[in-house]
Amino acid sequence: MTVPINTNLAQLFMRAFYWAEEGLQNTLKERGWAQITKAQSQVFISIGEGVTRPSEIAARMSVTRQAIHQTINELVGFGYVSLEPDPSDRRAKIVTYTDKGHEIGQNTVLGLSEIEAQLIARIGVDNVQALREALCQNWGEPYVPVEMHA
Amino acid sequence: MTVPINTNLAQLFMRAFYWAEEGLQNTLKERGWAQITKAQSQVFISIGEGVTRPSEIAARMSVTRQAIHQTINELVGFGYVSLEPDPSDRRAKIVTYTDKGHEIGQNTVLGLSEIEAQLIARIGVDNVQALREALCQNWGEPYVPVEMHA
DNA sequence: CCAATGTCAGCATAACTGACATCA
DNA sequence: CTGATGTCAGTTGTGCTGACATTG
Repeated sequence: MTVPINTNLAQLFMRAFYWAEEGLQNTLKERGWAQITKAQSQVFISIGEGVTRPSEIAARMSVTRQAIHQTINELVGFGYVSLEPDPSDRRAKIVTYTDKGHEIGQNTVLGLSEIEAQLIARIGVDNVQALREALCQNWGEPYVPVEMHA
Repeated sequence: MTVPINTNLAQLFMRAFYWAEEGLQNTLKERGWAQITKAQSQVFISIGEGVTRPSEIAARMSVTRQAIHQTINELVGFGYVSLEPDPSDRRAKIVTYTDKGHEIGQNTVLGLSEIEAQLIARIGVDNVQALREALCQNWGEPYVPVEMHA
């Protein structure tokens, strides 16, 4: 629970990530969706942001198309989303909420807001503001030490 | 690669975490340790910070004791660390570097410094400073929406 | 012909839970 | 007795690669 000031950045990022992710899991669990995994909730987040093409969701989450289809198919199995052909591109499909799934999608987005509000309450709006500002900078590609200049 | 300002915090944290983690992997790969996994490098980080008890490393990384022992045993198999009995507590063990492992341990710590230096070069020292400051606050437990007041 | 998308199959990583012996 | 640590065994969640058909 204590967070020493000299902790390395990678670990700090990991802690922050887990903190947010667990908060979202807690929220969904409390609202009655205890079985939703973290990968599945990430799909809801993408849909909530208007990204409805499986291959785009995969790219945004930096996973393979196969991985995202597996996750989506789990949600299809639960009856939360449906996967329908994209009329504008017969190769592609589109993920949409079912009636049953719309509520959980909204609660996912709502949960994220609550988590950020909670963080503001705990460490202050200035810190959260600074955090968001730094994280939204263009960090470029992950560090590469030498050579490998592709 | 683009980072929209309205991205949710969980995703921003995940991006930051992956950015740092991949940078460390790149560093180790470039130095000749291509086979080291992320979980394994986290163990090196812990040892580098003086945490040498498996159960403490597990707690710090928020994983189970079983998981950390599995990772440590992989490193023992490579000959990078050894797991010896703690003379002060006959239940516990202590992880120490072998001669072969000392170099990779040092390079792990060095890599983290280089990554942070790179981040400063890219987004500025002020942003990194603010980042570290916000992340080192006490965030408390992950958000829990209602009830469950254990 | 090439690129993008989805799909099927097999596999790998890395965590988990449960149960248990040992020792503080 | 209780709690902490390590260990054995089994399982799960989540991703990967390879190969392929379809379509732009």
